[in-house]
Amino acid sequence: MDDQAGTDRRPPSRRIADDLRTSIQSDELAPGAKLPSERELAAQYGTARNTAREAISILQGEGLVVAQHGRGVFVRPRTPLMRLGANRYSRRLRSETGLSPFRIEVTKQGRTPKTECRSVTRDKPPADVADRLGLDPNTATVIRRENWYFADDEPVQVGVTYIPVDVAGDSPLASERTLGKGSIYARFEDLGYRITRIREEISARMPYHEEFTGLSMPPGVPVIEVLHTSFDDKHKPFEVTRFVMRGDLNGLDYEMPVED
Amino acid sequence: MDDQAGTDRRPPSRRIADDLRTSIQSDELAPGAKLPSERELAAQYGTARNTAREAISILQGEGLVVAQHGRGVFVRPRTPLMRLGANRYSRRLRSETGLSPFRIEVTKQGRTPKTECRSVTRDKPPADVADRLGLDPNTATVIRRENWYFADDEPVQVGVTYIPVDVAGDSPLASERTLGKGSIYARFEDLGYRITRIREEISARMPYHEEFTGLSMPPGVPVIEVLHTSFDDKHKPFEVTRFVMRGDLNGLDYEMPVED
DNA sequence: GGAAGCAACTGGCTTGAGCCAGTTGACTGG
DNA sequence: CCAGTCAACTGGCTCAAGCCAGTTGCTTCC
Repeated sequence: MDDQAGTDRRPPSRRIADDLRTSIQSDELAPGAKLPSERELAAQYGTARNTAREAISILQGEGLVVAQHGRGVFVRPRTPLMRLGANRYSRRLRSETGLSPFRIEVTKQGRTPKTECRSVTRDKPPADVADRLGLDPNTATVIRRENWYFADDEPVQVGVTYIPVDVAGDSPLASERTLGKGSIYARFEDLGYRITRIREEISARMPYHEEFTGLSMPPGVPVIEVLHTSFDDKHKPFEVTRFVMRGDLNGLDYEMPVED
Repeated sequence: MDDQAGTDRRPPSRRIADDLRTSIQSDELAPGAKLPSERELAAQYGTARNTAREAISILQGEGLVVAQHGRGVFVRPRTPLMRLGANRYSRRLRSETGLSPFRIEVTKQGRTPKTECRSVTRDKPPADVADRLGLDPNTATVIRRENWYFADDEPVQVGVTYIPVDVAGDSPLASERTLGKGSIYARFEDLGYRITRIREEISARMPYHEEFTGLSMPPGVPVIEVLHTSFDDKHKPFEVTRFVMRGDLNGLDYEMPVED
């Protein structure tokens, strides 16, 4: 029925990958479905097992399938994305629900949210962070707070917050791991910094090796990196956070006015 | 000097990959530098060529290196990102410069911008688009405009715009490939739709196979997908555009007020 | 001087073999 | 009934060999 191999200029591994991709995209192989085993594919196409394996690794790189040692290769199920927006910083939302938008989003999906502050240290700021805070990257010191976000004990994002020492002073922000009711932005308000504008710089890339293991990421899944800056009512930047989120679980959702 | 292979529980391919990754991250192998050839690596580590090859393919999947047939494997040079923000839609910017933010960004990088409208058709809207426009996905018809954006003749992003037929009417938007001065948003204003708010839903993923070839993407590079909705002064959505951008060349940059 | 040819390099892809390590379910013995 | 065992499956990883196809620079010949 199909082209004979002689007519086909694609290498066999590509051909197998293309066939499987087509099956996946036509829902013939639905999300969660099990692919034929490497040995089956090899026999089916009359190739060596390594060639079938290569085909699967192509699809893995495209994020279409995940392999499970001893079990098989499966079409990657598409989980709904968590949609985080600027309302993350809304005071009203914070006080009304008492919950952070992250917790709301996770519970909405029927999963259990958890956040954990891993460390609070004093450090030199990275160059890009120093720039956003208007600090000298060589001499300045900042408070560095590392936060991890989980859904059902699975890590889904990390946020590292940098606060100039003269902003944090000796408030809880400078040393306490737990910040109490209303979380971090309530503590900033205690200090007189009320968030009125934000800037978010977004990029996408493959995870660094540490992120790959730390966020236990499936292969073929990128991360979204958000460099967030908070401004107070005098347009002074008082905090920068770098979020790194699993791209298969998170998305962003902004609604905003268009300046004339 | 290093651990002997006996002490090391990592498979050889991982070990090679880890070593190379370390060299890259320490700038010992700077961006653009050439890695040792597969055959060299194999000899150096006393493994088969396939094993060295596997190591390189790991780094390729992480987006750290790119292979060039016949030339070698190179550390991927990190090009500066184009930063697109909400000012894309600013009227003032549009009229002052007469240039789209895309053109400004590209020329700022010393490259030559080009945009091209590939097609203007009438179609059924995709489900998510229909939802954003408040249309019935089964019965509605929309104008579909497909735009490609280039820098130095290299494609860097695609935008597919969907316009309800009753918005476009028989204006140029419904049929003309070239829209004249001030581009698409000027034409919407001609029809009485003035953009006052936007919503942007952002996600990151590996490119589909067509995107991979169409955008001539390097391996190990994700795309950023932006589903953009424009609202007029009556809060009616009058246009949705799905942007797909190369993640290694593009980023987003939003600054916005925080709603109370 | 210039073009053609060629050798020596590069990665791309495949073969078929082998061993290791998780997973699963059926079969066994208490 | 339960627990343990074990065989048969899965993918993970490697080897050694081979051929193909781009790239580069040198050499040769006109």
